[in-house]
Amino acid sequence: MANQGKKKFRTSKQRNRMLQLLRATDSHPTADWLYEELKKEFPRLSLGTVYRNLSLLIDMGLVKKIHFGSTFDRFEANTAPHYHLICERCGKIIDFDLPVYEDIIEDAKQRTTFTIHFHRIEFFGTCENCGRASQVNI
Amino acid sequence: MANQGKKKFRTSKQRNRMLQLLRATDSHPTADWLYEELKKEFPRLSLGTVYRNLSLLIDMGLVKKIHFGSTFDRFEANTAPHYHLICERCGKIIDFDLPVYEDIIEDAKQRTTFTIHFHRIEFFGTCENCGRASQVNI
DNA sequence: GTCCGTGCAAAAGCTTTGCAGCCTT
DNA sequence: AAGGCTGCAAAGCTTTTGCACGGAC
Repeated sequence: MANQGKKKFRTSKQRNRMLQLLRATDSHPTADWLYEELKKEFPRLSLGTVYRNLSLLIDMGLVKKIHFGSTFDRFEANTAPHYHLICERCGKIIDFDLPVYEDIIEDAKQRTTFTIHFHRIEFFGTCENCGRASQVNI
Repeated sequence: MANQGKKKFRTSKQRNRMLQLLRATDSHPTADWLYEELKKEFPRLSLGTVYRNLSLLIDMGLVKKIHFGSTFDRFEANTAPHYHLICERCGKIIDFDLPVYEDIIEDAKQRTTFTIHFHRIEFFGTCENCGRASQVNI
């Protein structure tokens, strides 16, 4: 999605400030938060511009979207702790029966003031099918 | 969100089949997939019912939603690999500067046919603030 | 009989997109 | 001058909710 590096970028005040803002905060902002902040400086700013610029910044590799992977919720009846393998191409999600790394949790608990209840690990990559397909380079 | 265990549940054919379906598949279905599947059996089924039942099943602890945490996307300019601490109460996300567990990745790579590009670990719990607040039991 | 679950439809919430004009190169 | 970027508004998509009726207990 978005443009795969084929387009030329121009600079814009809005996008520059947006990147500055993102770099100055560690609160993992939402698009709306950025919108409200930037509107102080650009009163006519529109949300569309925020989203478009976020998309561009991600294309440029300067920003990451955190909860990507799927635009809609997914559900599972496997309530036992387990990890996930997610294919970046076809979106397939596979249960990954790895041993639960207890020592990681212990390690983590000692390094934060958070009360940790559980953790989640997701591995992103390409599945066998999509891996073969990539040889052809669609 | 939803009812916190205060309500009594009745059974329903729709919900029973939904749980069966979820247990019989490992494809981590979306609400819409469930809707399409169940409509074969319940032609008048509505999407609203699917969502409501998913919510109930989650309350009952029989089903998990995978991509929860935030209903909207979040962005960050910290492109270096790092993990996240997420507060289940206030939704706050904090960068967690843990060492990257290289051995986990190696271990994982050997146990799958996936080509793994990167991984993500999220720790869920309650932050210091919310932890204190919980004493009061809102 | 009570009141939970359902279908239907409308609404809500976040994100994307079409268009005409402005700004960067 | 060319074409990316912007504001505005409308549309899109997933999820939630109000309402009246039917079903479980």
